[in-house]
Amino acid sequence: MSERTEKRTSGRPHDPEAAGAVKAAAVQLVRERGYAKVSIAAIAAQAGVARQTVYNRWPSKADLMLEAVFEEAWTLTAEPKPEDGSGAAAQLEAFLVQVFAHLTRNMDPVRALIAAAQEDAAFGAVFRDKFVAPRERVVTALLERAQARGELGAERDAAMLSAFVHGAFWYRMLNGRRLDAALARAIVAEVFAAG
Amino acid sequence: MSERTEKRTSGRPHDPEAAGAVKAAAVQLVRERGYAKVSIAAIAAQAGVARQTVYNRWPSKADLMLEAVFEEAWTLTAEPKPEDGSGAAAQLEAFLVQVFAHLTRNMDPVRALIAAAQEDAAFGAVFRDKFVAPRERVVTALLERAQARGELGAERDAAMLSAFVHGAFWYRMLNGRRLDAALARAIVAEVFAAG
DNA sequence: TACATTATTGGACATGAGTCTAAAAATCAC
DNA sequence: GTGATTTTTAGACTCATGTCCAATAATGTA
Repeated sequence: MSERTEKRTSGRPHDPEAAGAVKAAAVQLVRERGYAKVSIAAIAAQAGVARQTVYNRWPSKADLMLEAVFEEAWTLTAEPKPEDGSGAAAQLEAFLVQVFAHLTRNMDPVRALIAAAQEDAAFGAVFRDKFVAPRERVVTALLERAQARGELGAERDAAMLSAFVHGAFWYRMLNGRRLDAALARAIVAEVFAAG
Repeated sequence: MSERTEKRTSGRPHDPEAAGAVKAAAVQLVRERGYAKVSIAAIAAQAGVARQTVYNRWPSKADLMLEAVFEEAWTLTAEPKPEDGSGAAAQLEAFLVQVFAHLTRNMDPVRALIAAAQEDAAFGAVFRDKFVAPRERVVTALLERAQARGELGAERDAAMLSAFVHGAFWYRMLNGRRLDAALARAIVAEVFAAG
């Protein structure tokens, strides 16, 4: 949206191309070799930049990868519109299918970032803020709309059900199972089983 | 159960105290400092053993910790008995309360091992075999008994619901939230909401 | 132009996981 | 006892993350 709002008093400015080059190198290398086999040194070399320059901008490999691989690509364009005519179950299934497709394409870095969030509390907070919470809110909001329209019992706990939904595919993914359309269907079926 | 069944032809035998000393040292140090701050070198030193001796028995720090922290302590004594007179909902809640208590006491190493399972496929397979699958089966079996007794709709997908249950607390745990009795109650309430 | 400020660079540094090797030690078979 | 076998030990080694530092480069201001 807005340009930098920080006051630049003086001093050498950031190399305007460095951040983009580093992110591009990170994306390319992670696709080629997988998260674990990409070192910061290799990314810096590929980007034509000193290793320290990477650390100037990102506190850790995980922070860099989160921004490089996800913030650009996975905008929440898949977010279901409240009034698109279809039922909540169909909306949820469509949303999950899109999420699964994206997760499947980026399975290796996603799993690595969830791992990093366990091992590094500072990154964990960033990860939840930028990645987990927004996606959880989409599903919670969808379920609350479903309750408002009577498609889901008003006595159900939408937040808990949202945790069921996310938990179900996290659990599957973190245990090395596939995320496919059949899983999306099964999740939706159980969430709405009670009507 | 049985003693070593391997044929010992000749050669120096394993130090009979080494494995126990290493596991004890691992448990003690992980409780004192947390998983991330315990090095294999420190464990070996504490156990009075060479570092290589640790690697002779366990392929990685994660494998050692899994065995040291969990295999002894967390036997499935909490497994609900099929015929204890109480309903399936109460059984599930009681089981979850026990599981949560144990996870809470070992939150740091559990999260670290789940992380390690993402980063190391070989350990991931071991972790699922020894840790994840047995606990998943307990809940699935409980839900299937509930269906057989008519306490849960026969059309429900017990395996999917079991993934909901485990996924819900994995998701909570991996996002740094507490696992408490209220969560156990909420999970059970939603699983059985449809009757 | 000179100065203060900040970024970049290249390298050293600390630490930890995991591998490898060579020598010493403990066992069995002969 | 001698030899084959296997474990233990100590230490070197590779590679990674992340920190630290000093020299240099690029900017705004006086």
